Amino acid sequence: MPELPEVETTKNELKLIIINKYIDKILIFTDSLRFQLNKKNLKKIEKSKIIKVIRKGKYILIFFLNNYILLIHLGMSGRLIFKKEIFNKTKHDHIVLRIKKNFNIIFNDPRKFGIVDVIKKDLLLNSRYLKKLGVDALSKKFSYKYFENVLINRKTNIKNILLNQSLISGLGNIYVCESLFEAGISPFKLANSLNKKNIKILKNKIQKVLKKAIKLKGSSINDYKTPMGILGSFQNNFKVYNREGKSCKNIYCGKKIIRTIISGRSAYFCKNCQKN
DNA sequence: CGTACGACCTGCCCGC
DNA sequence: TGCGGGCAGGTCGTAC
Repeated sequence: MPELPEVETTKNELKLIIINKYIDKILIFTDSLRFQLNKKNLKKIEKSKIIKVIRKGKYILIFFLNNYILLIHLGMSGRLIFKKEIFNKTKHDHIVLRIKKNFNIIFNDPRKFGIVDVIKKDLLLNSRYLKKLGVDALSKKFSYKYFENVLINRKTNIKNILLNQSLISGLGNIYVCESLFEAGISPFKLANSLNKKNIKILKNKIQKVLKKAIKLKGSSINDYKTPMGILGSFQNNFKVYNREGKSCKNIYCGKKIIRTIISGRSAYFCKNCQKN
């Protein structure tokens, strides 16, 4: 599920529920996610007050009063789920954050590509996770100038650049495809060949697509739901993603959407509308 | 340093 | 009904 809009939605619901509360206990059912869980570290946040919840790229950061931070990445299939009882544990529930007896936050992740870790506040920006993370796609720091500097001198295709979290963080395959379509730019176009106008349009479209997706609580594919159990609906607005062989939604076009592979991942686009 | 690619893991869908 | 192959919203480690 989780690109910037889904992570933002998850973070927002989380914030609503847990700010100023305490995690009474952490229960671990699986300790090998993307990285081996550090149980000793995780224990450090038990019984400390939660004072802040933010998102950086695709990471959720939960700040505690004792200067530790719980960092969560949802990987490819991770979700947070609010649950009253945990005796009805379902498959792939790996970690339980117990707030109260009748209120738990579950980290569920079938593919186990997610990350859950606790980091000391002073070490956060230097951690393996955030050290090389690029500017967030919705932050003010993602300026025209910054974008131009990222693109200049790079001869890889623009799709790979946008997927590279160490340059700009938050975008994934869905929103890259959708943004490139909105901007009329081919996913194959080389980064250093975008002109000023291309760069401006692409930056605007990226942010516009992300904001609209957040408004709709993300995209629900394969049953993805927010922690409160709500379905996102941006998938109803897909213009290219997952639409291979269907006709382009631009009026007066109607050509078929193409799916091809770029660096091992699907790229969906309209040959007619993405000529730039 | 930048880039390319296999690896990690589970589930689902399709064709035979 | 069963099995093999390909695919999936991500990113890391290794090799060049």
